[in-house]
Amino acid sequence: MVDGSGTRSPAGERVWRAACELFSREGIRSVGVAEIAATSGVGKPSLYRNFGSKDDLAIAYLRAQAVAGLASFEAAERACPDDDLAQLRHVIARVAGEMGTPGYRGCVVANAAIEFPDRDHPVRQAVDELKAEYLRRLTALVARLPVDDPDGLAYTLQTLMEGASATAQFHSVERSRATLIEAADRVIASHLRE
Amino acid sequence: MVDGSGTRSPAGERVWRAACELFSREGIRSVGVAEIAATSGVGKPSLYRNFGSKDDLAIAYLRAQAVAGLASFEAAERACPDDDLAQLRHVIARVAGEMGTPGYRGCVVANAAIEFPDRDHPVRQAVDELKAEYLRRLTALVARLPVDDPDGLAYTLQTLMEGASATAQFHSVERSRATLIEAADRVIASHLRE
DNA sequence: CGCCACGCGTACCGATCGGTACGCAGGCGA
DNA sequence: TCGCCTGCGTACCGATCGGTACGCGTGGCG
Repeated sequence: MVDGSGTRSPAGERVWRAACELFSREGIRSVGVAEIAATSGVGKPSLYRNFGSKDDLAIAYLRAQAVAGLASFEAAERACPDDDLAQLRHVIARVAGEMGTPGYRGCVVANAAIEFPDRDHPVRQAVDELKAEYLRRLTALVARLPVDDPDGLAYTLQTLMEGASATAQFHSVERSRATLIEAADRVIASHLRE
Repeated sequence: MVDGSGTRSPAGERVWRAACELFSREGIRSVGVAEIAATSGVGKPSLYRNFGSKDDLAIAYLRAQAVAGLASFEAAERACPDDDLAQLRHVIARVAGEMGTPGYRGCVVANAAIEFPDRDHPVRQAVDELKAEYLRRLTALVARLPVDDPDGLAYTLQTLMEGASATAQFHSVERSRATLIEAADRVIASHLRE
């Protein structure tokens, strides 16, 4: 799921694949480099040769997941080029749809913010960066709608997405998904001027 | 901030205080038992004598935080006994207000769900339990309002609270707080039948 | 005064963490 | 055929993890 963009050695590629799998399933702090190496079937030094450290590997993983998320904006524009509202719904639906994947653990980027509370930690800084970028893109899309407070609406929608991602983990995935869709509709409707 | 309810030895009390402080500030997994013991000024065995394990201590901490959160329902009923809508706003305002505390790290219970991805882990099971209880209480309050879908509204409000708690960590606390209040108002308004 | 039981801290345990020194195996040019 | 360079895994490092064996100090009671 998602490439890592850089050209890598065969061993590095196996490490990347295993790391994405494990990070998605169990989070970042819960998996050790030994586990990644064992799962990928390569030695630890191959991991450290291709990625400088576990932190760097984690950051690369988060970046890859984030660009995959941002890709939904382009997909939305491709799907309905002349309907901004439909594009927004498309982006929201993508988040809602992801919640159905087995073993869903919420947004991995947001989770990383919890796993690394220290704001000076490089992983945490990457998280803040990526989240800001997503909000920026979402705001840009919302700003094309006939609303009076695009920043407020975009922030509210991101809040709903984060909240739904969270509640899906300890409540019902189905209810979280339905709630995200419906609440987003209500909020959008209450912002749209007619 | 919150008692631990059980009677404890003096050393145990110091452990409890230090653990609450550290868990709130840095999360659960990030702090070791040695750090808790050192901060509280007691030896590790005192920690294990008063609480059976780090997991048990963490669960006790989460329970204490959760009952503190549930207390806002009673406080709301005391503050405005005959106005259910005002009570609901009171509960929401409490969550919004907590976001202003320095070093705010979101809902510690929700964070624990991220820190312990394994659903069989005792800490994680406590989290699911506590979150379910909160939703139950919230739903009971919402059900007293003239709305057609109290379960849906309660779930939406919890989603907003979780989302605001999350965004406050990597975006702006002020915006998250304002968004929670305003979005909750919009959603409540759209559910109320007149 | 002497005894005992209890609460406590020092010092340690094995396991696991992220990270690395080093040596082996294989392909290529000479 | 030889030498070299590259890419890889084995085995190890110190640090830290959660948890515990054990002995010291003290206060109550005979």
